[in-house]
Amino acid sequence: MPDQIKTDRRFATTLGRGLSVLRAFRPSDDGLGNAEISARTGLPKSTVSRLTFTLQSLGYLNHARRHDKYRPGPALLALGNMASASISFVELSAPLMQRLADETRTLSLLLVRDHSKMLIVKTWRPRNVASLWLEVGHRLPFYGSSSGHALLGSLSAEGFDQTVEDADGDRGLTAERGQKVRRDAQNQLVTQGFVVSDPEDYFSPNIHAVAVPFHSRDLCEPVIFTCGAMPDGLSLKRMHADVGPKLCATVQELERLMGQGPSSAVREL
Amino acid sequence: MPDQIKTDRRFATTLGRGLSVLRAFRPSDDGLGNAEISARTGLPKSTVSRLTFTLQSLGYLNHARRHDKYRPGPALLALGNMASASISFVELSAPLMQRLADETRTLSLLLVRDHSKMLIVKTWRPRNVASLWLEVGHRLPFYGSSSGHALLGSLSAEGFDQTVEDADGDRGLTAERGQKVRRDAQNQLVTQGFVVSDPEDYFSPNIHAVAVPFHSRDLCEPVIFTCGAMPDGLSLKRMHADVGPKLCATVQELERLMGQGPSSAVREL
DNA sequence: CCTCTAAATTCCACTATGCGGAATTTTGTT
DNA sequence: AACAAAATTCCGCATAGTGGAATTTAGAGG
Repeated sequence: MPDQIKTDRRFATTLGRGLSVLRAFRPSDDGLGNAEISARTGLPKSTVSRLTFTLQSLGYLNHARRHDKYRPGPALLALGNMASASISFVELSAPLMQRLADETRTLSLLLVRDHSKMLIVKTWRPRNVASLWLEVGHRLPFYGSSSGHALLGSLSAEGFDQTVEDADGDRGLTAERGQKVRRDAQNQLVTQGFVVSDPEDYFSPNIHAVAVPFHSRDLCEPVIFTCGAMPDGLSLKRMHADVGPKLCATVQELERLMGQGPSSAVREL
Repeated sequence: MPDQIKTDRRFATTLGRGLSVLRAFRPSDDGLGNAEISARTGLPKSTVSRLTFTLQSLGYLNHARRHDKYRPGPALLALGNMASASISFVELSAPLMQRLADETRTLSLLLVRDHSKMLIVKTWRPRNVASLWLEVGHRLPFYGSSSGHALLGSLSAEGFDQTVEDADGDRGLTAERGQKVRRDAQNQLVTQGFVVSDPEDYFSPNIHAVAVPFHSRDLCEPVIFTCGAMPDGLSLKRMHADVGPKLCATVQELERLMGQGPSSAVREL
């Protein structure tokens, strides 16, 4: 994503553009037309037309019916499940996180960094409890979400610098603010093992959340596990006393299952 | 995949090649080097090098450590879960299929067509029963697997013709054989709602399986749900009398949940 | 520490590929 | 039927991507 890379002789523009077309889709979309894709990606219509043709002919996109809008196709399903199966902690975490969601009655999430946003990759809803607010595909801002702060706090110094550079100009995440948030998150991780952001900073006052980073051996970057709910169901106090520790314990259990040292949550302090 | 498409002016070669690099990965791989990718895809080394550079810089691939082999990256995880969330039957089917696996003590599968193979996209293992033979990412031959036969049987005439064309020269799937298999599968679908292939035809004598196609509104092509096990745990008789009907009922339940007419399993006969 | 080998990367001249604004066609809406 | 909106196609140009060969890099084994 650094501009330098995009002009690198080695960077295959067409491939990057094609993938950005795929990334334009959200689960809440009921199909996407070329025009909408063009708007979202900023690519010219004719280019999008050729890319969708390609993706469609390879099965990554679908017209459900002739001349309908495009939808994610079977090949994408295959690719994605391949990835989930390869990155083994994803499958292993599922039962643990479902149990956690049930026990704490919170929405439990797995997020990864996507550019300068935190992208929800998987959710586990507590059974028999309504909690329909965040979905796979949503992107939370870096600054102002517990997940984002947890990521900043668990990044190495280099990783952090690069991230701030990437996010340049994005929603008030300046270098100074970033540093402050990072220090705070690091501090919380060391002392208590989880991150609860100051409600003052929250991007949305209706969401309270606790976050814990996880370093997979398979991935070069940490991912974030989070528990969240509306403030009335999840007070600050309960986050600190109950949900935070439980989330933390769950991630440690996952680390144990994966056979990695438990201290990997905090690195290069 | 038809050659005609690859030379079409609209087809973006680089995008297609980049995606084929991603498709080269299997869950059983412990990372892939450029050389191996080059071998699997048939692309020149230098080309692969540039494509992996691109995919890596976009987060679709990972070096876990510097100069390690490539692995699927976080962006791929994001893309895949986006797809699963968009194609709603996938999420809906999970609990039903898990229950089915437990009840029948078979390995339950979801497969989609990938070129001229059936690709395992998801698996549900019966709890507390060892049955470790088929994994996500494995590809079953079209001809000689219940899944493949079920797909052939549920394809429209045009879809079938195109499929046979695609698979041209592949493992003994000739036009005539295909027609025979298709007719048989169609017949089974109409009369009993599921497909059990003649063990004579099986690509592997160690696997017995029942398959049922499912037409999702989101997809232009049917997907296949399957229950399989070793012959000693899953006799022909039990497939017909017990597992087949249960699988069939499960898919019907899924159709009900999705709010689609139940008769979509058999089309354009 | 220094080969040696296999793999990865870079080089470079060529050309097919992808580009994108504009024109055309298709779709479905009133 | 007439219109508007979206999708596709056209086409000459610039260049992005190509791939064989040369170079660099990284482990393995002495």
